Amino acid sequence: MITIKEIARQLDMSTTTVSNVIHGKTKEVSPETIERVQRFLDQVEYVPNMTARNLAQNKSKIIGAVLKTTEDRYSHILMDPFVSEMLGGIETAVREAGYFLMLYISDDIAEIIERITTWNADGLLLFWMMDDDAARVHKKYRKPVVSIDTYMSRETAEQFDQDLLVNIGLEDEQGAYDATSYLIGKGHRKIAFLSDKKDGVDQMRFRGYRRALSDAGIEYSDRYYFLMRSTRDEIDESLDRLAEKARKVTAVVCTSDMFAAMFLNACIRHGLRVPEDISFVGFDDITNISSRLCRPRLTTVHQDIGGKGMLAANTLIGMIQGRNPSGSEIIMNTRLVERESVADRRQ
Amino acid sequence: MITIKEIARQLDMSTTTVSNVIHGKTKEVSPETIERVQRFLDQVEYVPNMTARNLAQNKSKIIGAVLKTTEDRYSHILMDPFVSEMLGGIETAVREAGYFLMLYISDDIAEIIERITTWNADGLLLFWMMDDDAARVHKKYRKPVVSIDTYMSRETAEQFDQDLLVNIGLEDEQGAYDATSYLIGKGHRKIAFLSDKKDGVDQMRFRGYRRALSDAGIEYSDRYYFLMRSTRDEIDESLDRLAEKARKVTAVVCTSDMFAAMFLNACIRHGLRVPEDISFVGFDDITNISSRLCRPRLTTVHQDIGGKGMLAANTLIGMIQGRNPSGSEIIMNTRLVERESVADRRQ
DNA sequence: TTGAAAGCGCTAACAA
DNA sequence: TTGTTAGCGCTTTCAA
Repeated sequence: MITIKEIARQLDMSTTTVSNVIHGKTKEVSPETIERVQRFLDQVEYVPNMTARNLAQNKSKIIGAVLKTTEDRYSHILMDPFVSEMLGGIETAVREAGYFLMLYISDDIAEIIERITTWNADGLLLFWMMDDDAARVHKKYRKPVVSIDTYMSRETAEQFDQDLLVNIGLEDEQGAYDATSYLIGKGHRKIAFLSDKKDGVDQMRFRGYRRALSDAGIEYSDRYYFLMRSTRDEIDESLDRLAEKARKVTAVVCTSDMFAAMFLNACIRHGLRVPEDISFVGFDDITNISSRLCRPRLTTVHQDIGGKGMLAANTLIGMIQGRNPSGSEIIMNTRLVERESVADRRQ
Repeated sequence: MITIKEIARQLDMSTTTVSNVIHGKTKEVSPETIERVQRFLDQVEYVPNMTARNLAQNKSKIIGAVLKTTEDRYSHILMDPFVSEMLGGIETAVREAGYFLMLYISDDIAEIIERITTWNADGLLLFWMMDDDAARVHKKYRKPVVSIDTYMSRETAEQFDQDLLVNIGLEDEQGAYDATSYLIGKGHRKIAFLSDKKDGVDQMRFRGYRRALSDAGIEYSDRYYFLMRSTRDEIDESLDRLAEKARKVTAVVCTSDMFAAMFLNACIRHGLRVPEDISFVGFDDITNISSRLCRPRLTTVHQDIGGKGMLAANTLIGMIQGRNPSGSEIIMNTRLVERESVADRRQ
């Protein structure tokens, strides 16, 4: 790989001049010189050495995607279709902006922080992070951060320097409210709620579900909380166990399309008909699942996952480049899309 | 972030000494000094600056995962569940070995090469790459490369320096042969082959399918090649169109679980019963799809995707660290797993 | 056993 | 308009 120094030597000029035309700082360079350098650059197909450039400029061009996992995840987090779609959007945006994506995945926040700092990442994308982890990151890392689907406490959020943190979220509560109300409108009264966690996003969706129930004067019972176990060893058994409980209910709102489609299958295997005996509403609208892998097609709460990823990345890059974020939070919409997994129970 | 220089100053010693104990080159350092430095290092939670270290050592600790896409892909390549699972395995292995994963995704091989060289990646993982692209990479990049599921021509492969290239593959031909033979054994005679491409892996699988047919004395007709269009705009329409042709056939072997499950649904929507009217065999055995999202559960050709990814990464890292690869090719096994999507047609 | 100093490739302040 | 040079943080050779 040819260096600037070598180019300068061959062209018999200084490295400064070469460097200047590389960076388009050509106000003070004569046209002929520009031309000469440019031609040579093209000819030798010069590619800058990122490492050297970064060291000199104390930056890295790296955007870190931080995924803190739990030890007992049912499979690698990259296999979660929601994560895949989000990362797809992020990767596209990051690449198009001339940055590079580095994944920081671990169940150990200290390890993640070490990897972030050792690379001097220019900015961070934090996925649904818990308060204490966010605080630990912030303690060591004072650069732009965009959190995604994160419900941070006011106290933690306030620790962050103003306009160094923005959160991109979803109207989770409202989305679940709409889904549940939709079911109620179709005549359902015994409606279960399925999730595999009880915090963050799931908690907010649960709230929306509860509110819809309560607004319709329907009493909630803990028996309607279908908490599934999603680790590799337990998922199938858990789905089967819940499928038995499903007979007590006419509908279930699920916190993901993936779980909805899996649970739907488990129910059918247990002799229930969908949607005649039991209706399903999913969440996220992962098209491949909700409309191509699930049968019947899944009625679900749509969100623009890829768009959210791109927005998060672009917002972060804007902050890195010194543009002030337009606010500390962006909440994206949901929209219920009706397909075939809900029965009308009104006579 | 504290630097070695600053540490040396505070401890009143040279940077060399500090650097030496950081790297465990302690043969020539007194125990007291080691102790003193170590304690200080822990206390200030020193994290090395990768950029500086890499510049000094002319390396990067970066493993590049190269995914050359085609412009008209139906969605971001990270959303392909096969890719997700593979990258999951790779990410784990790379991280555990103390390396960092960087994704080089683009439909433009020149752009990919530029990104690789600008970062001075220590090694490359090439996914199902075409001959000419592989050749172009090799022309600019002379470091360890592990290709995955790549059928490189002898000429191209020979251009690579010995023990700088190893391929990790699958017995694609045999896997498809087994799947097809299994169907034949169950009394099927009119068997279609479904894929969305005709090169590389798909080509080999097609060969296995053909060979099984021919070994059983069954004549092949081009009408049995179900070539689907998988771009976002065309996939559903294509699936529907093929579902009509499906009536002419009693079984179909598919080159992925994803397509199998989608096509299976399309067929059912078109009034066919599975497996009574039409049987399916998938490929890859993505558990979430084959056994949790697909109904009936999918009989499929199993391969250990995550294991393949880890093997590829570990092989590459071995090469980077100077260990000679044990061979230029590793072919992994397949195994047919019987589930519920194939009917027995023998009386 | 420890330290001085050059050098990795590039940028940028400053001088000419 | 162009060039000199210091310096980014770290490694490593060589000398002390």
